[in-house]
Amino acid sequence: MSEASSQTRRQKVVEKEQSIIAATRTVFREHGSENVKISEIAKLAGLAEGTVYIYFKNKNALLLAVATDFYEDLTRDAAKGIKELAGTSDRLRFLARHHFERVADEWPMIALAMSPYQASNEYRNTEGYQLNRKYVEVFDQVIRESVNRGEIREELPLNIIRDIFYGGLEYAARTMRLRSTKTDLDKAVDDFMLVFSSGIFRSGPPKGVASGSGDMEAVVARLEKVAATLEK
Amino acid sequence: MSEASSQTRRQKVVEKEQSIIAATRTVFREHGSENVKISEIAKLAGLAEGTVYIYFKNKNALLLAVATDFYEDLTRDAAKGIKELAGTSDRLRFLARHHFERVADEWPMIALAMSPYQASNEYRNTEGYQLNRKYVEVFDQVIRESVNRGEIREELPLNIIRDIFYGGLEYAARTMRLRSTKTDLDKAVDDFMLVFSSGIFRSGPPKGVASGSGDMEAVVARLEKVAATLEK
Amino acid sequence: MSEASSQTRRQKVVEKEQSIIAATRTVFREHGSENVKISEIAKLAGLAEGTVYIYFKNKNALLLAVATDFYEDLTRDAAKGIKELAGTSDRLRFLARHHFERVADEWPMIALAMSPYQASNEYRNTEGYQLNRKYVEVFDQVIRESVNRGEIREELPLNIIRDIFYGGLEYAARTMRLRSTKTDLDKAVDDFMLVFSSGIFRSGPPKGVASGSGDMEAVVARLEKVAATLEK
Amino acid sequence: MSEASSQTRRQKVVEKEQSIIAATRTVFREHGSENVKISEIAKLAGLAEGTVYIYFKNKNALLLAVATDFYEDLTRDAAKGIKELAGTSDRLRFLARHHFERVADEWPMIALAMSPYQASNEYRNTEGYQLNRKYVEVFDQVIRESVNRGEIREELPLNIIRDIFYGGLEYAARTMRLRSTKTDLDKAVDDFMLVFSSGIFRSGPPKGVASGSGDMEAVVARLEKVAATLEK
DNA sequence: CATGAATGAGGCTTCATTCAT
DNA sequence: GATGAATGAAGCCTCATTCAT
Repeated sequence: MSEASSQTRRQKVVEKEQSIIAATRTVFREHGSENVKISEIAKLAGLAEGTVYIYFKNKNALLLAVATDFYEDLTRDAAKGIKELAGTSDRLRFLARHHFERVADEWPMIALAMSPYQASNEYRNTEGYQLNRKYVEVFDQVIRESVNRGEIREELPLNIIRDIFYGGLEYAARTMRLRSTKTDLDKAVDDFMLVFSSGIFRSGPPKGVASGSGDMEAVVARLEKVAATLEK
Repeated sequence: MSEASSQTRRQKVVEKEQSIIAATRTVFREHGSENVKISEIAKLAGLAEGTVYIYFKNKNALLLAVATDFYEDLTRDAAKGIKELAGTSDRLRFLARHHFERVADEWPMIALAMSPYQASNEYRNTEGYQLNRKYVEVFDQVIRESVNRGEIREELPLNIIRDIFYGGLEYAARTMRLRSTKTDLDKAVDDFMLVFSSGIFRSGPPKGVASGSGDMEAVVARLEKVAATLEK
Repeated sequence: MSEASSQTRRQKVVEKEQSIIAATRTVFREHGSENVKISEIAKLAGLAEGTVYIYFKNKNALLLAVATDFYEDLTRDAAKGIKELAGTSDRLRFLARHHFERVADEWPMIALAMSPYQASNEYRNTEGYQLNRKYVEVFDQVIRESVNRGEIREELPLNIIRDIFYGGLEYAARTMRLRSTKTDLDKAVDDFMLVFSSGIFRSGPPKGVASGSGDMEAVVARLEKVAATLEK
Repeated sequence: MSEASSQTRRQKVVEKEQSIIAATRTVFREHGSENVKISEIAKLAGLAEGTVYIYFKNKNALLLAVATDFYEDLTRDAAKGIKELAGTSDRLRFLARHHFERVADEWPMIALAMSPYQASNEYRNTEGYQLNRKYVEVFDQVIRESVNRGEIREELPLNIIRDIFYGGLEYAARTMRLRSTKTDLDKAVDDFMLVFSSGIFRSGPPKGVASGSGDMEAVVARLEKVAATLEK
């Protein structure tokens, strides 16, 4: 077998794997995670059931491949986007939009594909966990850098920041999915970032010391008030 | 048949339903959402399999009942807790802790129990959706009130606030579950509230140049807009 | 549940297990070991396929139960027969006839039922091996006793004696099975015992000193031959 | 096409057939008779799966070819060995050793390869049966000759003698296979021949009551001596 | 001839649901 | 009402066999 033909063969295998993975994603999207049967996937990929097993050892392996594939894309694009941006705000906004978009369609699939791994007590050793780790690492780096620059309050645990970011995004994506009226994606991301960045309160949580004067925050608050008055 | 005996009968039925629901929850917790079999539930409830079908039309109906039951509890307790507290901060903190606690154990169950309903395009008409609406309504009220009091920035859509709150909490709960070391629940809630209340940035998101504070640019932009408006 | 009804239930279970085991044996006999499918067994037992799995965990468990059942019968009857007989000759003849009869029909089944166990390198730890051990132990005891009484040459390893006994019987049974003409069972056992007891040679293997002994009949036969020769 | 090239072609075909047969044997030995897949055989033979079907009509045909090949070897070697030996004892010992050796490794394969044929009611017409006939014919000849020479008691049916010989050997081989401690092959054959030749009893089967007057054995010994003398 | 990807029949097994007792 | 044995549809997976290249 010539090297060229081997190349071609390898390519064909990869292509077919990809087509099965693609079919699996489609089944998830269109049939709901309950009805992800090999028979359905095969039908959509235009193959016999047995053929799926040539390319994937069993159903779990296929689902894991789907998740891996998805995550790798996600992680690559996230990392690339970050590199091209400098400021923390822009970076986070990019990550939010990126995640929002991708996740809107495919998260349920990922959730199911990885559910057997989450069940395990040893989840942290599973491939599913590792994939997720690598993905969020991009976010974590952005945050760490920003903390080092003194932009982010260092008393906030990274875990919490991350959970709010991704948990919030997932829910927001779900909410958007449920609304028949197509909300503007950019608007949604703007709003999300607004809350994520500055919290919900006008200026620090109420019901506490009314935070100092002389500090920047107070100035901003005052200006904002003026602005608000003027706007009326 | 006397009314009293009918009462008693009704009570007995409710009791049995409750015992089946309780058994179902236990199975979820102990066997993981993959392995929730009627046989297992019946065994735990001390009943024959067939008996389950006397009280619930089918498995889906049972799961929905479990979810309903869970949500009603959740909603009642949330509403009650709110009533006993006055300040927004305290109320949100209470809701956060309450959700965190409950969700940590039982969310996987709820997710599965409602998954057939989420699949539907008509999700918003489903009972699952309605249950969720009622629950988050408690949160929504707290926020609306606070907005009215001028504590919360009114430009923030309630949806986003809510998604970040619950999405963030769910992820935080999941993170905690995955860690073998039992993190302190109160500490976690504190941290969560810190971010949720005041955002991640020291004072407004930075913008490229680590401009000390506030979202200076945003403020400027807004002021310019106001100026423009005034010019007209 | 009353004790009596529990008794009855237990009985019913045992009965059904037995009927499935019986059906399995029949399938073996009539369809050949290639076609022992659960579907076939269920059909013969008048049950749905799923029902088989109520009584046996899986196909292997069923086959093992069949083998166990068979062996236990075999062993019990063998032991019982031995107890009622005194002389070694009679005992061995009984064991031979007993084995011959039983094995003629069912050995192929047993062989298959236990084949997964024989494959293992750890065969000696398997249940299949243990069943066989217990069975041949009856034979072994007869031989040991006889050796102690000085009837059997003690230089012969028990292993070899046993292998020749059971191996020979199995082959003889197979031979008989293959012949359409129904050979007389007693005659076959007689012949078998003759060879087993006294070996094939008239008196010790030829090509050496015509050692030791030999059996009476053979000697008489030879003497007659000699007489005949002399008469010429 | 020249005759020579046709010859060559034929040779090539035979070679390839042989390589497939050899691969099949190896698979049997190494994977156990349960897991003999065409894919495995092809891999071992360095061929594609489809190629196997060029040389053999189907799996059964291949297995039969394997059995045939094996039997032909076995028979040829047996016949050759016999020709080079004169005495019955030596000949039988040779056959025993020969069979023992070969069978130890490969019998499971043969058993499986021929099992579809044994199932048949028409087994005696099958190729499997014929192969076996030819093989044991070598043994049968040795016995018949010996009977004619008066060494073997003519009242013993050849069938029984043969069944005990081969059945005993097969079991003995199996026993040896199961023991982790590698028993000495020659010792095993010696022991086997001892029992096979002279039976298990010291001198004729005992008969419950030690019948005779004086000592039966002594009488026999005396008569035998007379017989021996007369024979000379 | 050789290939090996594709096929699909058919086996095993699970489990929600039913129904005679 | 309660039972739980029985059902059978349906899913996963294997592997002998075929066929276009």
